Amino acid sequence: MKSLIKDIIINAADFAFKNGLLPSDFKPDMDIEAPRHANHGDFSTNFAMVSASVQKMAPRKIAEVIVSAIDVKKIDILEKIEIAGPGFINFFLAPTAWYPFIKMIHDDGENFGRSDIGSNKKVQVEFVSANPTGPLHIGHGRGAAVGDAVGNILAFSGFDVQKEYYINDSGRQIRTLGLSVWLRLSQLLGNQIDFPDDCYQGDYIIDIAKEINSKMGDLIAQKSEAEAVDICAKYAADKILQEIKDDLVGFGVEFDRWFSEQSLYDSGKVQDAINTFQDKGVIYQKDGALWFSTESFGDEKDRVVVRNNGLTTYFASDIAYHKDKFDRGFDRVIDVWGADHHGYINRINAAIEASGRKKEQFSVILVQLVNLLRGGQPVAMSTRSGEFVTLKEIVDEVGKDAARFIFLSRSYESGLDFDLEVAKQQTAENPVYYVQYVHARISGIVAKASEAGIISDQAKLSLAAKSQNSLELLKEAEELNLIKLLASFPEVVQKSAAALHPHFIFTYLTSLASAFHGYYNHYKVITEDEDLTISRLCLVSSVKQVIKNGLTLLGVSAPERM
RNA sequence: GCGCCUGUAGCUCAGCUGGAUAGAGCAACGGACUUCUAAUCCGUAGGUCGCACGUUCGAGUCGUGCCAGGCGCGCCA
Repeated sequence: MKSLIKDIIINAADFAFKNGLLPSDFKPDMDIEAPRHANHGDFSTNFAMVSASVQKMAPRKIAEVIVSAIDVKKIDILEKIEIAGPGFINFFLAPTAWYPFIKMIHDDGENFGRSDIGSNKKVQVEFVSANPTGPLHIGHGRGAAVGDAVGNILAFSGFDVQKEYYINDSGRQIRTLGLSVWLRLSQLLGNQIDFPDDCYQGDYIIDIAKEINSKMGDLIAQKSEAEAVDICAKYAADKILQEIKDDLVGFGVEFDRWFSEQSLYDSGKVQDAINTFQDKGVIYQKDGALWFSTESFGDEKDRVVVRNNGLTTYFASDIAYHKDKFDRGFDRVIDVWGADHHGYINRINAAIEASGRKKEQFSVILVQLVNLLRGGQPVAMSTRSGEFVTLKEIVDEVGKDAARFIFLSRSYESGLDFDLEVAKQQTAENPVYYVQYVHARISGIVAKASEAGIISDQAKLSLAAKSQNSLELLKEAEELNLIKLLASFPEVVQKSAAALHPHFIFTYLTSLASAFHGYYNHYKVITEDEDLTISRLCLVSSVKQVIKNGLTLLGVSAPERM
């Protein structure tokens, strides 16, 4: 639609130039947008203002010339054109311009909104990637919802998307996990122990120790401490990782690949990356350690990759991991991190540039922290003491759909208050029901129409939409407004993909839901007039489809009944 | 001290690459169910967009400097 408007403007400008009404045939980089206020038309352009300096004419004068060069009567999608404000040219479209979208939605179905702006480029979205040392909490939940939705939106926009989880199954935290479990096991067997502060404090460690004791207590007893700790570490990490996987499935998140940090060491890729960077001269030796000169790539200071005790830092495997991502053929790599990790962006950027990739190929989505509340009061959360509400508990209490929708309701650049009581409420305060209710309501209407024999099934409805015979009966302002909103969905998806902002979809869905609920309360879909009934059924079933498409991108279900 | 994020209605937040009269929900007040689901709708009220300069036809949006809050600045992960 916008490109049609643009063609009209360009043609008018050409015409005006050829007839000597404009001194220059220069075409500025104009905007064509849907104005905020309906009385500013369906589309508006700033052509006249941005041309003013080149044309050396007043903006309103230019606008007059352009408008005079457009024959509204000859263009059937146009109703009228107005000049307003400092020189905006406002286009008012005829209702007939909008009806084809109903047909398009019925034709495209679940693919309405899909685009190919991604040109099938390979994109990897890595998210959650929590250490397998404890259960997922609410912060991981927000990251999971964001990463999953971003992946869905990019895939819907024509990118070839892979969702990946990076398992930190190597290094100190895993040894600490093993030690924590082993100490608890030892405690179970009646030994006096000193449980260190830097060990994992949660009760789940004791549960795992109990499980190991009953399953293989005898075996462990025969091992040396070092071996026993190793066994505990392996057992606990496997067990916790499995629970993480289960919890994510329960949250509706499925990964295409689970990537092990340890595998980078086993395959020699960490050492390869270090060697490569040494050859390039970006890794050097100092004070018995190996340093990566990240400062020359814009970081605050250089960073250690191999400590003077010979052990690599986590940064060494991160370098290898990100190098490997691109070696696997991804054009673009997106990491979803908690905001508390923002200090690492520069050094990963350095690693990416040193690997010969462009900075633009890598983006980090920083997800701000979540405050968990219950009835307005903060819920005490401390990983250190092991006292925290897990993601599973939240999903069990409020449901997957409510949790995901709330996580995606705000920009991830803002902190989020997540109130368990609000998330459980089935009121307008809880936006998920507000939107899902649209889908359920329309399902009810279509079912009733079907029972009444007005329209027997979805297929016939699609047929009616395609014929467009009676769609012109949809002439109420609310109906045209709904169609315009539906027509804008593809653009919303594309903007969401370009900005990597899933909450655009949320905002869109709530405004579409609001428009529908208002319409529903004013007009009956099923009336005595069969033609009108059929055209309204076409309209509301389009709304239903778009609501479902949007919810699907966010990983939220669209129920037939509530 | 340095870096990142945030600051918009009483509260929680939208505001897309700079556009016209800054929006929504909640809370408050007044209305609408013998009706396709009231998990809904309609109406009223609510603002120096943290502050100050600057960029330009035009700034909530961009730049600089302050102020306030959150987070981060390890040969930890």
